[in-house]
Amino acid sequence: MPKAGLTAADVVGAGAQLADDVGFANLAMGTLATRLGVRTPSLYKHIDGLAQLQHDIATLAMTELGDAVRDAMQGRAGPDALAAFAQTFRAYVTAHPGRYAATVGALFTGPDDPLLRASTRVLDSIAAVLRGYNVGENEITHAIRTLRCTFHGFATLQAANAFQWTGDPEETFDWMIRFIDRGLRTDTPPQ
Amino acid sequence: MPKAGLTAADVVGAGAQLADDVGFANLAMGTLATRLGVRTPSLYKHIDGLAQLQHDIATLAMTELGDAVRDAMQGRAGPDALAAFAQTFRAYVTAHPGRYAATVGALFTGPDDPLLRASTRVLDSIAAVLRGYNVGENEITHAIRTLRCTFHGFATLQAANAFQWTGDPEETFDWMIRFIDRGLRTDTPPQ
DNA sequence: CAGCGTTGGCTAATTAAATTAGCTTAATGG
DNA sequence: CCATTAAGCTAATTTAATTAGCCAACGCTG
Repeated sequence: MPKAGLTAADVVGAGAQLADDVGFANLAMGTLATRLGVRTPSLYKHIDGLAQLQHDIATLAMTELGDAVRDAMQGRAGPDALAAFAQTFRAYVTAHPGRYAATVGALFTGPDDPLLRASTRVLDSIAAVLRGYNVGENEITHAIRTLRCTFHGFATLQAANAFQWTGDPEETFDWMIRFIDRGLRTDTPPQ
Repeated sequence: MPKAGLTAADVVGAGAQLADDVGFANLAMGTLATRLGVRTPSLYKHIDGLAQLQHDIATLAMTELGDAVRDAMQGRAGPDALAAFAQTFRAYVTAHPGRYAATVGALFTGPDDPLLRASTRVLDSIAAVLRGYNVGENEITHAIRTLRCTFHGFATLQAANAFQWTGDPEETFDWMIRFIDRGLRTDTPPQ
C-alpha cells in the first residue's frame, strides 16, 4: 500500500478545486477523499475536520485574491488602479466561485487568524486605489468599506449564480466601475 | 395526545425565527421541532424537508423585506426615497440576519418560483428609487444592478458579522448612501 | 350520536455523512 | 538494521435527515 504522500496544503488545495467544481455547499469529506485517492478518515491526518477545511479554503481564496489584485495593480494609480482591481477581483470570483463562497460567512477565529491577515491585505489594496483619488482623510475608511461592499455584493451574487440577468454581467460591471470612478472624482463635500 | 395544530406557515415562521436566533448555518430540523413542541418527523407533514424549509425562509425574508421597503418609500421620491429604501433594508437585515442569510445562495427553482416574484418586487422598489433621478433609459438596468450589489454586499457582510469595524457601521452606511446619491445626481455621460 | 375518512402526530427504522478508535505499515534517521 | 513516527486503513460511533408505518383526534355526514 504505497503512501499517497499528502500534505495539508494538498488537501486544502484539492478541497478548493472541488468546491469550485461542485459548489461550496456540496463540498464533502467523502468526495474529497475519493478525489485524492484515499479513504475519508485519512484526511484527518492532515486537517482538523470539515469546518477547519472550509476555513482554510477561505484563507486560501483571500490570499490568492490578494496576490492577484496586488500584481494587477503594480504601477497603476487612480482610475487605472480601480479598473485593475475590479477586473481582477471579478476574474478571480468567476474562475473560483467555490473558493470565494467559502469566504462568505467565514468568521475570524481571533486577532491572529490568517484569514484576517489575508482579508486585511485585500482591504489594503482598496486603500491603495483610493490614494489615487482626492478623498478626505476622515472619509477614507468609509470609502474603503463602500467599495468593499459593492465588489463583495457583486461577487456573492455572481458566485450564487443569482444573475438571471439578461445580457452580459460584464457590461453592468463596467458601468459600476465608471459609477464609482465618477463618484470618487467629485470632491466629497464636508459632512 | 392533543394536536399541536401546526400549519406550514407556522413551521416556516418558527424556522425563520430560529435562523435569526442561532444563525442560518445552525438551522436544524431537530432544534426546530423541539421549539415547536413536536418530534422531528412531524415537521414533514408540513414541509418537504430542510432544503425546502430553507427556500421557504428565503421567500419569507424577501417578501417581508419587499413589503417593508415599499411601506417606507410611500410618498417619497429622489434622495428621500433612496434614504428610506436603504435605511429600511439595513434595519431589516439587522433585525433578521438569519432570514437574510437564507436568501444568500438560494436558487430559483423556475420562472414561477415565489422567491423570484418576491425578489422582483424588491428590484422594482430599486427601480422606483431611480425614477427620482435623471438616469438615462439604457443605463437604468445597470444602475439597478449596481445598487443591488452595493446593498446586498453590505447586508451579507453584516449578516456574516464580518464587521470587525471600529466605530459604527451606521456612519459608513450613511456615507454610502450619500455617495450613491451624489453619483446618481451627476449626469451619466454617454458611454 | 355513530360512523368514517382525513389529518397530524408518534415511534421505529433507514440512510448518509462526519468523526473517532485503534491497528498496520512505509519511510526515515541513527 | 532497528526504532520511531507518520500516513494510511478498517471498523465503530455519532449525529442529522429522512422514510415507513401505525394511531388518535377532528370534522363531517347520515
